[in-house]
Amino acid sequence: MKLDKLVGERFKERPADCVIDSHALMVRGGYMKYVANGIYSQYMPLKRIMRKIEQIIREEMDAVDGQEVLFPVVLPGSLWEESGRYESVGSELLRMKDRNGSPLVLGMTHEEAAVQLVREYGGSYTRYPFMVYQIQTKFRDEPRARGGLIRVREFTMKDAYSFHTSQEDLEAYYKECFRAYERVYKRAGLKNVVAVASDSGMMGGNISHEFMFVTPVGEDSLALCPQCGYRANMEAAECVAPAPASDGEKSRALGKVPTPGMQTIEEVCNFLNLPKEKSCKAVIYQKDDERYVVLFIRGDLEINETKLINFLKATVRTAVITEDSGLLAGYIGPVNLKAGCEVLYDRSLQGAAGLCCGANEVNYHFTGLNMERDCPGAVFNDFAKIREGDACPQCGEHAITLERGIEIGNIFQLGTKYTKAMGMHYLDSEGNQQLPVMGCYGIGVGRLAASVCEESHDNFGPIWPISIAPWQVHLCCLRADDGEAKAFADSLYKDLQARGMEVIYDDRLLSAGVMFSDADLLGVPVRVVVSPRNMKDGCCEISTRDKSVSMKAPVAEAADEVEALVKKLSGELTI
RNA sequence: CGGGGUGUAGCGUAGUUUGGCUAGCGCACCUGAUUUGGGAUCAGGAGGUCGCAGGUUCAAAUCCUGUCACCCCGACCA
Repeated sequence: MKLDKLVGERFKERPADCVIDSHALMVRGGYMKYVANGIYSQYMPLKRIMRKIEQIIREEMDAVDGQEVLFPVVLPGSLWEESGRYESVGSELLRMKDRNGSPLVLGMTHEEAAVQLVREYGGSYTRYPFMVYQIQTKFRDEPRARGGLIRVREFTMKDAYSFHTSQEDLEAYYKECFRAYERVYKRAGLKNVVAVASDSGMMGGNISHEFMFVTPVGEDSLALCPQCGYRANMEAAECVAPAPASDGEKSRALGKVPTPGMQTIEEVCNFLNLPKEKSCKAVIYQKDDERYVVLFIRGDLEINETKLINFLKATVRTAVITEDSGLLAGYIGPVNLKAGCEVLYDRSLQGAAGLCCGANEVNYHFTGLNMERDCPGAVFNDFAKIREGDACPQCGEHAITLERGIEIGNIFQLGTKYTKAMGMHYLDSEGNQQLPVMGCYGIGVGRLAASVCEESHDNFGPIWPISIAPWQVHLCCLRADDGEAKAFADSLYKDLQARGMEVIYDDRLLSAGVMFSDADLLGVPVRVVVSPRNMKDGCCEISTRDKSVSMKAPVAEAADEVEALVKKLSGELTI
């Protein structure tokens, strides 16, 4: 490829709307162009990067016996009605109608399509297990796109669906996919990846993992234990909040104290001279049908709303407390709570005593609350948000650290949710009808590309790993009006290509600064500079984008040296 | 959907408070000359319904009303 024919412009100034580096560099470098909120076109360099990532994924999916298929982008609404998701999924599923008024949806995930594809084929146990996957455009009408390719509405995704005759078989295959994912990230040159236990969200199912690229610009919070290796999305992280109560606290009587005008935990605890850990806080939510849910939790902890929603199996929002609700905002406590609403207790209160809490009476709180004694029959569940420094839920010893991460892949054990809903069965060896169990496995291709850029760049541009770089070699000919230099550069270009290397060739008659800046923005790992100055010494310069290699090679050996360097860099990313 | 902010040429911006604009500047683009190892210099040139629609006014980028889009924080997110 000749650079002077490459469509797309590179420019010096950082676009004002770009907040994260990878976004800014990929716009500045002529990789992509904004079309609409969360929708981008890709220029050739990005398209090539995408294609290489896709190929790595394809090879690794094939290696675990995946079969590449292709599902439609536009699916009939009726298929989504079969699984129940036509109604259950929110407005991120883009719904539309065709000319006959029939409902259609734009595919945002393809469990339904996968079941539909293999429903008949999978009628006999002899055909299991199998996995189908596709690499294709998805559309999700995200409420808020951000960060360039990090969070978009239209994106390329690899999604895979496996079918099994037993949970054990699924679990064994799940582990294989886990390892395949690790290989994909390693080959793509992304280093800082961790797999975390995750919340399964709308996909349903039980066990799932998210592969997270750890970066300060990530949008998810991760809870990591530096000692035992516990890793979880904060949404799913169990919170261990021991609340040991001394005998003295347990024997203290429940007493009502006046707390005029004090409605917050801070005010009440300050007034009573108690630490926030010695308070019982009420947090009020409302379900879609307006019914109230009162959740009691230790005063120093926050609610993890994902846990709450999973527990209730219903969405909730922060409540608007009306006068006729029977709830007295600021004075709500577990004792003498009259309102007929659902009451939940966080595990942090289990066995606690000597607490203060609202007295369900304006301007009064209780002290000496003993959960066991005063709230008989309370059931405790985990609703609290894990905090930096909390004890690890797994080893119980070491302090949890919180990091930010970008989800670049996930794997789910789906179970029979879709096969059951959509009536997919097989006959086992004894002729009994059974439900296949499913797994699904996704990787966002563009997000992975952006993550690599985010991890590997400098002030001048991306530093692409050779496995996914748009080209392997960037050949610059300075002073292309010099006959000798131009002739050698031309011949080297042909020679490198003939040896099977991917070369971008810049022979524009421009100042060196412009050429080097463009080369930096394209981030090609191996750079060759041919110039009259070097030609005088009979050599050319060979260097790497990350500056780890910088050498001069005699013109006669240039092609050999470049080839060796390309092989060496490629070898470092081969498994 | 809530809070905050911004819309001026492909990109980055000045001007908006206090109406006087025929809208200025840098990069990029075109022509010519001189240059050529880290985003050159000089000269000339093209490119704008100042987000959109109403309104006020002799006069609107500027004031008013409405609307749309985008960005940030939050909510949401296989």
